[in-house]
Amino acid sequence: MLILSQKSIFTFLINNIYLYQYYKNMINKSVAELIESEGLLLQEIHIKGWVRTFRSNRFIALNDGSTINNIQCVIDFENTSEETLKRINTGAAVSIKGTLAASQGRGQSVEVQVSEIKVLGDSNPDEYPIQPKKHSFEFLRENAHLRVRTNTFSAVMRVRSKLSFAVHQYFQERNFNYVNTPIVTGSDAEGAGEMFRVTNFKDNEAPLAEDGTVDYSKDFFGKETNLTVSGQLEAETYAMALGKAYTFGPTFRAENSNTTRHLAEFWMIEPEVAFMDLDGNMDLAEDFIKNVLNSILESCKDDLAFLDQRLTQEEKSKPQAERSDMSLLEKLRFVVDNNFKRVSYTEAIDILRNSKPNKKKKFQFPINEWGADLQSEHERFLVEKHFKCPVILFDYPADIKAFYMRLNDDGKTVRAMDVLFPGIGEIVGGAQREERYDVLVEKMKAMNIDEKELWWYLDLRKFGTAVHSGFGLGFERLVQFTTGMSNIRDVIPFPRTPQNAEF
RNA sequence: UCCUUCUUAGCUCAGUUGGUUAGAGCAUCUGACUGUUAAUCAGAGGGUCCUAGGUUCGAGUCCUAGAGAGGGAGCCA
Repeated sequence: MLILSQKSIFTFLINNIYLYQYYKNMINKSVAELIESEGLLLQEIHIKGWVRTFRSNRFIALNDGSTINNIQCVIDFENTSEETLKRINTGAAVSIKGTLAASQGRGQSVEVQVSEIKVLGDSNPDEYPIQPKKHSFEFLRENAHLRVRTNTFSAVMRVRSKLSFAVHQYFQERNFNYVNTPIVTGSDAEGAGEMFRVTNFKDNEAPLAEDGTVDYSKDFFGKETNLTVSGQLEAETYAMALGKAYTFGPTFRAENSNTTRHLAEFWMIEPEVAFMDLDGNMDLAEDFIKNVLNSILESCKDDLAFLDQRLTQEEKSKPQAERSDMSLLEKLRFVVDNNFKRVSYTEAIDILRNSKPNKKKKFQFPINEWGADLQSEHERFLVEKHFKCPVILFDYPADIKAFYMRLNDDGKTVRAMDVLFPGIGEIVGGAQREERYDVLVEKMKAMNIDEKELWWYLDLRKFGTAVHSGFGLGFERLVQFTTGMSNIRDVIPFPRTPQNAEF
């Protein structure tokens, strides 16, 4: 009995030493690493991923999310059970052991000769919505939890991730401080848009004040609170101590806007720099955009190549007149390699007033007088027809811009700037901030902004005020431009728009 | 919020002046084939034509209302 068990323990140990050696030598790598590594040819490997397609009962296109590319896994179907073969369906999670080999087929250089396949998670083909075929983006939006399994969305989301990193890297390398400004905010004075109310009152149980309005002094925070529409004002307080600061966080707008460029919840990047004027601000915005795009051109080559092809295909279905004359990659390189055109509002109005569409009354809103806000048709004309490159407009009329923008000596324009991009319009909005206490107070009075609400903002002008500037950049619009996606709902994992908060 | 277009099979879409039993490709299932590249070939199943009214002998098609979605505009990032 004792001898037997000793013997079995011995064989057990021996077997497991072999197994251990086997697995120790087996190479565990991602699909991205395998495709790149010719040196691993003929080595034993172990990979896990999801089946994209299964052809001829023999070829699995396997994807693990590490790259847009699939790795082909070749099955010896004559020696694989019927039951296993039937479970290799699109979307199934599988674990594969085998040998990396040079491919006999044309579509790929390496492939895996499968020695063992296990289906880890089945995917019923009758019910799985993602098929190996073209789906409309509308359909995929309704399946936002699964759409990232498609080539287009996985590419977009990998680019989004890399862009996010590039944003931090840009600022961190230049010694900006990352500031986390509040998401629940007590000031509604900024006027950047409609806000979402934050309250802890239960339905129909909000206490009323004597005048019949809701008494928010009894609410959780003791005052009316909302979700932030911008971290700028708070970021300014940090710039005025740390010198260079930036925010990168979620912002919320309760506007009922249904467009391809607006979300109710989106991510905004807002740098704010002390002792920097508007020229410095324009330099920063341009350098920042070029820099992050450049790093994406380096780090996301495969994904961009795919997105470039995708866009070219999509453009083919459009009428000739609406097609872009540059591919996605050409557009990105163009932005990186060329200077943005800087034009004052006044110059822009002159160009527009004398433009062909204005004279032929093609504009829906004709340009007549100085002082009118530019409509998107005008911005598009300047960027896409006249200059044919990114444009920075600056020195806008004071009346159409926010209270905190610095008044110029002419008394009628402010040191504001917008960066306009082809296709998506305004990607950056910024300004040199009004640093003079008296001028700021007067502006707030004129624009009906409660000084008491923003006492802390005014304090910055009372104690050690200085010239400072900053801008806001909609992260999703940057992702849109970088990936060539036309709808902003397709560049954020779970879009929040009017009438839609699924997932 | 306004303008506009759309809603037909699981998906993408055809469907004639209003006229028999509403079609195709892909997907699924069955079979054949097996070095394929969104494999191929043969066959089968699959429909509340968005909803509710109305006109008509007869409505997927015309009218009214509603719902949902796309695109454009406004607001903006």
